[in-house]
Amino acid sequence: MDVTIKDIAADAGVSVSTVSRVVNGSKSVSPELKGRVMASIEKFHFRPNAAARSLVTRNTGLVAVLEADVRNPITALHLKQISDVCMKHDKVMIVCDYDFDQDKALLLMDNMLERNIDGLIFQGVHLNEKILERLRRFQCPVVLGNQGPSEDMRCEFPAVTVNSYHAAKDMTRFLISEGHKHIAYVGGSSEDYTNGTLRLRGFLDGMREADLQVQDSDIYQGEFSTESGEKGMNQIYENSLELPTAVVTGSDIIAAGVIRCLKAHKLKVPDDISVAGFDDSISDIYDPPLTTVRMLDQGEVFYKALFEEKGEACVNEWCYFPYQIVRRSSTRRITN
Amino acid sequence: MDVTIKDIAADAGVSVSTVSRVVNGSKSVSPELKGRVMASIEKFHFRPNAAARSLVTRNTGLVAVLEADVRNPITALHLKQISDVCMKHDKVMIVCDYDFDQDKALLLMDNMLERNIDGLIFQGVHLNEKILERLRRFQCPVVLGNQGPSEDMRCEFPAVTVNSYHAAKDMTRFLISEGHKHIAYVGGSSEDYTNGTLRLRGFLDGMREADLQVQDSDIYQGEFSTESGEKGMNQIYENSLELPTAVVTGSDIIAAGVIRCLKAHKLKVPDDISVAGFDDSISDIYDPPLTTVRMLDQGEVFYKALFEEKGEACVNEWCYFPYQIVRRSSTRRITN
DNA sequence: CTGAAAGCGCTAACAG
DNA sequence: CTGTTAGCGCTTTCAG
Repeated sequence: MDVTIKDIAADAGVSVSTVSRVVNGSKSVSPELKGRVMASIEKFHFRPNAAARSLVTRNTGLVAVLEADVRNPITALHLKQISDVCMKHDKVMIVCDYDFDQDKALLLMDNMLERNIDGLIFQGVHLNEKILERLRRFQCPVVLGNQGPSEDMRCEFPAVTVNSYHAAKDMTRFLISEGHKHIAYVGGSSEDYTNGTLRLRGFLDGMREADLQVQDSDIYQGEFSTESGEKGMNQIYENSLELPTAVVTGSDIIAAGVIRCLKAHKLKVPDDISVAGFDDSISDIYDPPLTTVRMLDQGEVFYKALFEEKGEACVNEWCYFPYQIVRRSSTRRITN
Repeated sequence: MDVTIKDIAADAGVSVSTVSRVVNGSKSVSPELKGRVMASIEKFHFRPNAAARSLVTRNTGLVAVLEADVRNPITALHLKQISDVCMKHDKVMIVCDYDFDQDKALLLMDNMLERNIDGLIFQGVHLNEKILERLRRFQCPVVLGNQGPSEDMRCEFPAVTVNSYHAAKDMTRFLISEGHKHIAYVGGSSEDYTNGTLRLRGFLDGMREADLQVQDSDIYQGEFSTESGEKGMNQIYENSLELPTAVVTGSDIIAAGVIRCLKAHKLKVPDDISVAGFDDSISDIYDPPLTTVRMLDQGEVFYKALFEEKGEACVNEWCYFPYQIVRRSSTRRITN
């Protein structure tokens, strides 16, 4: 049997409330008693039972992160930072992978509902009413990660993401500033509003503001995978009389596929074609290292979105990670 | 206020014990009462409070995974699988990153001690007495991941890893069978017994059994990073009159560095030199795709090591992941 | 098959 | 500053 607060009280010759007080530092306790209690705690390696405590205090120090797929490379970046910021605030993180399966996600939410978590981060790609309905049952703050509501839906949970639209636009602008005029786009699914639709939109607007044409055949929307990137680039390759000089992609993983395709066609990156990634997940170890979009302070942004007092009642609110364009060697400046 | 078992009991006109029984399916309840209770539960979206429950049942359905660095690419693979197997057994996973910081690890263990977790997976690279002492305080099963005790230490916790020695040896054998005779090794730190020392040892024994020479200058032990791989290969390049035809590395990440170095010297992979990875983390998206060691069933092996009845009292026990050599295009067969 | 009641270990009034 | 005590929400004997 574990040692309880009673054992400590008995050993130190005080009441349980005194032990509780020194454990929590709640109210002042005379140095004398405090010393005795501390000694007993040390002696028995006493650790207060979290369940009992949370039963009365009604918080658990638990932040749940529900992931569509933990293997997603940007997941690791987020988890690291969320773990860090949680630790700073004396919380820990529950991580669950629902494998893109809505039913599993629902089950996991029920589990979390029982656990009385302090906050929930729901990472996904596709929002729907059933999910939203379940999210509404939580008493604790809930935020969406890696996704957000499209304009036509109403959502009371803040979405925490990079500003896909602006980031894609900035990347496009960057390539244009490097002398590129003919740029293609290989991105993820249009069903993924945040990472698919918005990035394409950013790309298009970036081109438009520079008065540059974009052929339909220079746009591919597939999935967020290397295979899809390869396939997309292949399609563009086959359907274009003149190859683009640069490609904006929806993720580093896609960029890897694009580059693989290019190499298969004996095209060099960046000499023949520049390729930009997105996420800075594998960008630095890849060959060539990828010019990409790096997100910053993800942990902080998540934490603030969860626990910081919001002034106004907010609907369809977005909290954005700061980001920066990182220039590496998969893109180059061209002159003509 | 949340709805409790009492509310349900009142609404259904039964006692709390009856509600508890139907919730847990523990003892048989008459269909009539059961129906009423179910209805009330549905009506109020009642979820039993996990803290209250675990206070009496003394288990929490929590498995804690303490990671040295969540960004480690193989971590994602493990987490995915551990999450899956946990879900199958109605448990969830707490994930904490201690950032290679022993003090943080100690703090996190204390936190877990309070939480009465059902099992602990301590992933790390370097075991010492202080850590072991803390691990011994857990009442729940504890396993080590990604590391194991060296021969000279005594450790009562099972180590769950790939068999680094055999895997490295098998990879070496594979390269030898592909016609390679001059093979170099670029691995991680020798302070990392499991992933450093043992892999080197496997490599050396693989070479020895084929009566192949290994020069000291063909061995580099650095860290598990791309930079280190690059540096290591560079050193080998500079110190060898004759270049090896193949390189065994300690991880995919290291292999990426080795390849980067090789390319910088205008050497082609695998045409000029074959390079083998380890882990199958980025192997498939890399360019070229890496021949590597893939681990299997990690989730199952972890779970079994934690919760399966062990026959004998075990000291310095190892539980190994199945693995296989995956042949991709970073290595080639040579003839001469 | 069902209900009453005694805790699980801890916190938080409330007295003293 | 310190101790007593009443729960937090649930499970689990123990009677009935």
